[in-house]
Amino acid sequence: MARISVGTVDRVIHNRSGVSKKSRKRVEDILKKLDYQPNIYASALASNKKYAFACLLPQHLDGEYWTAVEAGINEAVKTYSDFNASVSFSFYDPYDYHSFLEMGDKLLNDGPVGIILAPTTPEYSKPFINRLIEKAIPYIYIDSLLKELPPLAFFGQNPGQSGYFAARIMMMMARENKEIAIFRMIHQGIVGSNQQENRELGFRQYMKEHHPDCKIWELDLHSNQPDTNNRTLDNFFKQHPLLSDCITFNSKVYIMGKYLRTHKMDNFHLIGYDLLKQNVDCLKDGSVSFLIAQQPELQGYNAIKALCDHLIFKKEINRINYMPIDLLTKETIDYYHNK
Amino acid sequence: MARISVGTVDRVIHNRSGVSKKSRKRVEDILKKLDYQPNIYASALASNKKYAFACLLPQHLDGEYWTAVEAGINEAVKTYSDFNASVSFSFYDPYDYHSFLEMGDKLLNDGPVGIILAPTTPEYSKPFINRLIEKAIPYIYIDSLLKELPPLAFFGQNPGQSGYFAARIMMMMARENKEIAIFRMIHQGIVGSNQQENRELGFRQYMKEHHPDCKIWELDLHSNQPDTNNRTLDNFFKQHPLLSDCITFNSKVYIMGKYLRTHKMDNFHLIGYDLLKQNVDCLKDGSVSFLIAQQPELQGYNAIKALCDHLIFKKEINRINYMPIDLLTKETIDYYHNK
DNA sequence: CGTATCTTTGTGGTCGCACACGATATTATA
DNA sequence: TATAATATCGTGTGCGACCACAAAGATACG
Repeated sequence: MARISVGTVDRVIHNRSGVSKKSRKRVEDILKKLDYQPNIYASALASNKKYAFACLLPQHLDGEYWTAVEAGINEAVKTYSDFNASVSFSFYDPYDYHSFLEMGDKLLNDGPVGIILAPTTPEYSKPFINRLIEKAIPYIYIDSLLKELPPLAFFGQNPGQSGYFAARIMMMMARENKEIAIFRMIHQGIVGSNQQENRELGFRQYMKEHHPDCKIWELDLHSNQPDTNNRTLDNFFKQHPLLSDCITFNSKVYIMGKYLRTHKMDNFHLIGYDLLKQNVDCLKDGSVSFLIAQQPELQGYNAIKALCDHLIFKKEINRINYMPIDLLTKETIDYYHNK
Repeated sequence: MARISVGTVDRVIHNRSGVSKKSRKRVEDILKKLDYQPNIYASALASNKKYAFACLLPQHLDGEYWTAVEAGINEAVKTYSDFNASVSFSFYDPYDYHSFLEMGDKLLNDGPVGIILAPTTPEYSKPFINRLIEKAIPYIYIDSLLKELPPLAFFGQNPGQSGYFAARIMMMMARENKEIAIFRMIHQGIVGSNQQENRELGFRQYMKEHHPDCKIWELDLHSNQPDTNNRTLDNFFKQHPLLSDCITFNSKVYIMGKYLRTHKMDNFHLIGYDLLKQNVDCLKDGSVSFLIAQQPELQGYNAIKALCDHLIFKKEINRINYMPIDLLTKETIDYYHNK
């Protein structure tokens, strides 16, 4: 239509040099008139590039929260495998800040073209992120967002808002009760996750606004000391016989659920986070009333998708993507999709 | 590897005739050993077939429930446009059973290769479905499922379960109250949707199991008579001054919400279905406490996806796909995705 | 005007696959 | 054994894009 060869059209489409102004204009006009959309599949076929991504997550046992994120990432890589997308995983110790840097450094040796990471604290993330910026490697945050080091995209829940919401649901159940409790999970004195703390902040915000006179007890449990925990809990409940509503902001509510079950504390209301298999079991047997979910599989999936959209399909992508705050119960859990 | 040309390999892959048993076996073995996965994009590129789908939905005004389904379908067609997928819509009058058949007939003239429909009653759907079976055109149900006329796939919520769940949430709010109310929306004496009735059945099931002594009032409103409705409501609330918890199983809870707002009935709890803009407004201003959603966009999207998976990519697809039962509140609505 | 240099354009091979058509091998029949 | 019929196989072209390289046109300079 523009009376020139496909080569020239190609140069215009890819904004390459070596085209006269006249020809360029002519081609651009026609492109616009036709609303030309390149066939991304043919394009990927022809360009035949490799896209090796890297992913840096906290170490975890099978079945814990991060397993779901991994699954979503693998799923996405599979769907994009025809575009030559691949991913390699590295894991850092969330309770040892140096580990993050070390694994980050190592991962760069493979020359990845895009990175997905669950960042640790801003101070310790910064040197690594700076190297990525230097090398112009796009990176995506999962789970928690460092606003001061803006990524290509972020996928995760708004922790404050989810805590705020959790408080409302809790108080619907608590009715006239004037005391509730928060259980924390710590490891060698370190919380190890920003999310937990921010959820609690949102929770307390709601309580201050709507139930300022409700007493909020707190109890710290230790992630790897079941026996101590049991004794701690025995003591705690002896001291608070009227308590019947508790929440925990980490993903291990099943520890509490099992305790309630073995002690036959049936009229207890428990709210927790994330759909670990053991949590879901508690939900189904009634020891946990509500679980709040955040679609970790989708977070992982969307992270890969965002990298592909950016690098392969040259699409605009949203920077901040808060995941839905999903409330699950015994009645709805069977219909919930993970992706 | 099998010492034969690509032509023969091609014949094996597509299960076409004209290959000796020996060669076929050899190729199949190698294919399996390599875990060969065809590049579906290259495949679609080369085959260059057209896929025209048709979609048959109830008539509706802009902004009503079905608009969202349409949006999801259009979105999906766009993502599959490089595979030459397209769709055309037809609409039937849900209060006139003959309309369904008539529009169904008309739509077949274009020779669609796949159909998406929101079925009406089994009796009236059957003749149309039979024609589809005759012509071997795959069809997908959206919203409601006719088990006796099994489709290629179904996408929709389990209405009974969602009603059952709604009852639990309602009674969490109702606390010690001993009476609640159900509002129905009818049109010329016809309910026009199976979903509404089945949700109510599930709701009553829960009430029977958990609150057998709770009184359930009922009130029928008419979809196109606002003045009559207002008078009906005035009367109703005069007769039931203690009532403070209501539910409606159709998507027009905003009618109730607006009534409550204009009458300053603040301590009222209202539960409704679907995220129409007006419903969401009520949720945000507090006149509606909870909305139950079912991701209509995703239903539409997945319907197209299922047809493409089946016809283009020859993938196995799930027949029965219940959508999640999502509970939304003022606190979580802003984080909810529609697709 | 001839040559060198730079700008602009065209050509042809490629990606992984589908498919039509023609070629060769094998078997059946006279 | 020659020929026909059938079974099996190979080749070439095209899908829509990418891109390296070569060719042609334009401009500058001596």
